[in-house]
Amino acid sequence: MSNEKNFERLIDRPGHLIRRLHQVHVALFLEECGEQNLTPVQFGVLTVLKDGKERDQVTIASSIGIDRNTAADVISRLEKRRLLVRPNNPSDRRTKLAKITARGQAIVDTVVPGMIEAQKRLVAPLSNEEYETFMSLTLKLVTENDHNNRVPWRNDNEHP
Amino acid sequence: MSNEKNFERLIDRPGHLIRRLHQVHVALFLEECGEQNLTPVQFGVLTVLKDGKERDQVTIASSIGIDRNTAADVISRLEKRRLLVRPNNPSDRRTKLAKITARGQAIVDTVVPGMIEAQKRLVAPLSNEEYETFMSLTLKLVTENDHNNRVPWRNDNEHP
DNA sequence: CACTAAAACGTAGTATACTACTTACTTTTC
DNA sequence: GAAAAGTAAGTAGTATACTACGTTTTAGTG
Repeated sequence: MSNEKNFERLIDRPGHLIRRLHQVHVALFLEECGEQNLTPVQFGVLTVLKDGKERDQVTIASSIGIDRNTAADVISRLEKRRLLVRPNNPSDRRTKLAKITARGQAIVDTVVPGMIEAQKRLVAPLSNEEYETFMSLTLKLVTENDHNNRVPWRNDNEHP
Repeated sequence: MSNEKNFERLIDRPGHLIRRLHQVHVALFLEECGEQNLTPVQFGVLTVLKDGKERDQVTIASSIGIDRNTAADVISRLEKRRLLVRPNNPSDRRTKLAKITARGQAIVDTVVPGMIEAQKRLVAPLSNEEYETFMSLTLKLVTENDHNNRVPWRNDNEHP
């Protein structure tokens, strides 16, 4: 029947292809930006904070779509490297804020061109039309599957 | 210019969407198959070995596209759970083989329906036509970027 | 045949990405 | 205003996914 999808081989499985493509992107990002010793997720956190505003861990985590505990790890590493500071929040003492430093700002600016280059190389095999199609289908999958994710996207205050 | 891609926001970046989609798939797989305490990658290793043949770690790693060290970790965990055994290789004493056990065979059979369900749910938002397009574009990206990956696919003896 | 290069594995270290449990604090409800 | 419910962090533990380094064994070269 034409409706039956075939998941026999690994390359027939969307999950497998997506995992491999994710690996490719991480490899390209590190190749382009690895000199600054920044990973894609670390870059994501700094990008969220780039406007200089203070944010708590949950807000940061949901902005880039990682869970709270992962965010705590990443933020802790960035703090050690003095790319951000972690002031207390007097108006809600449960939370601990994060605020980018000048050093953090500087490293983001340095890395942006490499990040763009990594994205370009990742999708280089596609024509412009194919690229638009791919992005639109992938965005559809991500948004429609949002409820299946641990860190939903909805009500996203920001998407920097 | 129409040729310029826009990577301003996170949702405009293919790398970001792919990371999120990968998370969705892992979440769906664990939801469908988590009762057996099998992860997608563990399932991948067992699937490779399902025919009962012995394989060394490098062969297994390249079959599913993970690196050697990760494969060693995964195989070690599966050995602890007695889902595979690790005989020596008399004809090449550098290598250590892996061979699935009856227990391992059984768990693969149990998990297959859940794996299929996870794949189906992942791509459920797409029409059949969109699905074919998505798979074809993603496969193109993976294969054309193969050389950028730590574990190339080429000369793949098998793709179970 | 000795020497070198390459391959396979092991170990240690780091980063991402979760779960589960606990504590501190805030908000809601009665 | 006190108890209950909910939220934010912290800590510990596990799994994937790498790098880097060292060891053993095999394969290739002069």
